[in-house]
Amino acid sequence: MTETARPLRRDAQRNRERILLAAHDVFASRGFAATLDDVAHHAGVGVGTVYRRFPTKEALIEALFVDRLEDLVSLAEDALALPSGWDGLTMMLRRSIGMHAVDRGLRDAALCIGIDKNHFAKVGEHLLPLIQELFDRAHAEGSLRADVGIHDLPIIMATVTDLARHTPPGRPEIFRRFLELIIDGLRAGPENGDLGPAITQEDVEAIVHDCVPPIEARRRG
Amino acid sequence: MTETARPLRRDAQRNRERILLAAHDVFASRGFAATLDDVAHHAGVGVGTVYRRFPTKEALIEALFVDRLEDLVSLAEDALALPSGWDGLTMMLRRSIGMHAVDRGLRDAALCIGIDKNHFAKVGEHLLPLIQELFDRAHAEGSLRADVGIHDLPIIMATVTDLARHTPPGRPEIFRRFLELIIDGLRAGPENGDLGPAITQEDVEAIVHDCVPPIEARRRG
DNA sequence: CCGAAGTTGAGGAATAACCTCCGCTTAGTT
DNA sequence: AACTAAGCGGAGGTTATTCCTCAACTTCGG
Repeated sequence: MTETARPLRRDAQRNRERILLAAHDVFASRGFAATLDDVAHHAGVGVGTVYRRFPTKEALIEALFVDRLEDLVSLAEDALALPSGWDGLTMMLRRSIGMHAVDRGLRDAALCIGIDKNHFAKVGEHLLPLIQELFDRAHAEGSLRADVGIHDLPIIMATVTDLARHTPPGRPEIFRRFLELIIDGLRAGPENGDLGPAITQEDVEAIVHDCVPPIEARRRG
Repeated sequence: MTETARPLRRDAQRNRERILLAAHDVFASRGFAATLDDVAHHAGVGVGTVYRRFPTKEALIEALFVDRLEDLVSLAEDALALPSGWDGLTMMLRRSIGMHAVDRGLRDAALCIGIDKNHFAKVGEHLLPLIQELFDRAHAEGSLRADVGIHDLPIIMATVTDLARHTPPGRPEIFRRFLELIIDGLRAGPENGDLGPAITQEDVEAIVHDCVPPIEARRRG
């Protein structure tokens, strides 16, 4: 049953790389909503070529993002290396949101971690414990308010990056400002209001599912 | 040049009311993105009837919302009646966002105030000074951090109501929780971070413009 | 009972995304 | 050089979605 993947012809290989390069750009600006037609155009290649190389959008997305999500793991590791839990957590927030604002595809992929079992489960296994640890350390320190938890993170990410999307390009100050406001809201303080019941995993799934374009195109029916 | 608006036939008048009722529901759930076909369907009326009565979506939106936006003016007045500026401002935030979460059309209309000179300019003239006063009072008190201003309001509103939109119906706790987090971030405090440069009117216009479906349908061209 | 006012909903036109197909080109082997 | 399998291009079929019109029909009200 093992597919003997025979090597691509050299021109095909070159085109494959062109496609991946173009896909990087197109997905960066349009996220998972990008179309393969669009990718083809940017790659200076026919649509058919793209479909031949990546039979579905899923395949292309996996080829593009599975590795790049590891960057988030490194980021979390860097954040855990900081002596202060608060600094670690806020650095993670600022940097990851910065990355996602620049690459909307990466954002969509990151939001799928922990939601989509098919594509990004592996990264999730690495990443989620690190993030949990970031929260735990900040909680233990007393710097992070006790009534927020890891499930708040995707909500914050989704919301701020959505603002970033609507923000004129070249004005990152705006969503950064908004993020700083939220970060100040995350800080433990005597006057903090009541946040009400915590976010559940189901909430996160419902919201993220609704915020991220579907990876697989709706089949005709 | 005065149009002698002759009275509608009785059945037409009844249909007009049905349409407005249906439009209320449809716009509440879909916002300005609702289609007149949709409204017609919900009203149990042919599409043609809707187009006869309201030649454009604009006309229908105006008929629906111009009055209802006055509710926001009342709300702001109530908020100004509170002794504490902080309580007034946060009440305004909580209540208006609550209203907008329930009626997405109202949200879209409210966001257009101060952006769209054609449709809602009059309400803006009433509302904006009241809101400015809310901010001024809270600033004077020292309860609201000095580095946020009235231009932050539409950003907060747009963002939180957008979350509300993605939130499963019947779980208002989620966006409320998020709003409370932001409110705690708005409170003046010694540890507050640096928000960076303030939001400008142009920023607001660009963002809101991008967050709200266009009132006028794109003409074919 | 008639004419003006009103209604209807199928359907034309624009837009947009997905993907296939088949005639043509090219790499690379003999 | 010739041949062939691999690869390429992109027009166009298909499915949606939205906007809005129009010609045939119905109803109101004098």
